[in-house]
Amino acid sequence: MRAIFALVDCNNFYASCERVFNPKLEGQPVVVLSNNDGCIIARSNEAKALGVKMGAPFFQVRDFLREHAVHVLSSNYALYGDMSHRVMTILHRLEPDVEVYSIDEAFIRFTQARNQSLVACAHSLRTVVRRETGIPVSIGIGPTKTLAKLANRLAKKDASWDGVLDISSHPDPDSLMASVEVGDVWGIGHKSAERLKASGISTVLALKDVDPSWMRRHFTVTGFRTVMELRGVAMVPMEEQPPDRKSVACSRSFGERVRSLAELNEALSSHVATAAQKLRSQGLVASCLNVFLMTARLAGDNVHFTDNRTVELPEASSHTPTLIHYALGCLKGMFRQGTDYRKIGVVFTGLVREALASRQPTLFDPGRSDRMDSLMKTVDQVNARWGRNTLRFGAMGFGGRWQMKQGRKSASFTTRWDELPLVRAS
DNA sequence: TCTGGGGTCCTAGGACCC
DNA sequence: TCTGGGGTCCTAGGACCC
Repeated sequence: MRAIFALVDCNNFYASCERVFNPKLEGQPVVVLSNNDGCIIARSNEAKALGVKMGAPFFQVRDFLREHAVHVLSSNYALYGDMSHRVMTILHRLEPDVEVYSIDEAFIRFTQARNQSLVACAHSLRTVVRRETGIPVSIGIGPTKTLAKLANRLAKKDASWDGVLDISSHPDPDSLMASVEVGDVWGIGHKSAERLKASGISTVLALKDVDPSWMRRHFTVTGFRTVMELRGVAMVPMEEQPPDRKSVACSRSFGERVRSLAELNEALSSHVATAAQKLRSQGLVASCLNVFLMTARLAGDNVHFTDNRTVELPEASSHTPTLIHYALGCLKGMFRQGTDYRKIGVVFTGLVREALASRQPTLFDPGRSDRMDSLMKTVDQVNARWGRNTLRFGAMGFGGRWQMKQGRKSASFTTRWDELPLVRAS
């Protein structure tokens, strides 16, 4: 049997997560804001129907949202991450070949013969996920990942499919492709869509029928792959064991403008601590560290000035105090008095598996790195049990103007004991 | 006043080498 | 005034994804 791909995609994921713990939001327009309550990053169907645009700056649509009684929430990534994990666990339980593609999407490869149709299998997956998590999903099926993505999009848009569409069993796939804009294909972004349209290619069907070598010439190998995938030739394989990350980063815009080195130090230390924890959770150590700094928009100018410094560490590490030390060194070299800053961040690169990293015992204190390891392990365990930042490093401070604005956040229902939802029987 | 954050891949161009 | 061919490595920037 030829491999068939399915894409399972959670509907309006962030809005759906909020609804699971706040059923009053059911049937209501809901939007979720980016960090710092900056712009809109998720919308319920009702909000989409009102014409609320993805990525719209919140301050521009605030009045409109109020007039239409739209529920506005700050993002709650602890909740979404945990709900995502629950959904993915179910998929892994029910299917052998699963690739978690993003926080709300997974590819499944159907290879074995089944006594049910694939569409029937997909419907039962959908039912189980809904019953056990409360999250609605749509499933698209096709001979390539790109076609599965397309099928998913169609399944979501047209309620008559009841959440599942197998594009290869459709009597007229060309008519489906003709109904979708070229920019809606996986891999064709804003810029490429514009250029394709300028060449008279405006639908998915037209893109499928483009000469692949022309595509290769004008849109590089990625464009070529997309055309082949639309023709049913699989060029993007499953990745069930995701390769190790090549970089790990943490950055945030400030809640308010920041001018003092002391505050920058605190913010940067916090971001380093977050990113270092991410390194440890994946068993990685970094050999290189980059700090970047972004100024506020200059008056009458639309560009942000950014500066960055990179330092190579003498020894690859995931030890928070060590990494904070080097990061603060980079910052000190960049800081300019009298400048309004808006964002700071850290990027770790040159990542290697901790087990493979060569450890040079320090001549005068050979047990030092072992002690650092067990300290970090303890910190991680305490924070996992009692909540983020229960144990923290002095350099991180206790929050100031640099902390982001999140005025409308729901509780961490599933990840903090003190925020568990209460159920009262009467 | 107010527009997120974290990733990956690809290409062009420069430096360098033989 | 002329000025090869081929290779590697690195970086910056662009484009894309969610």
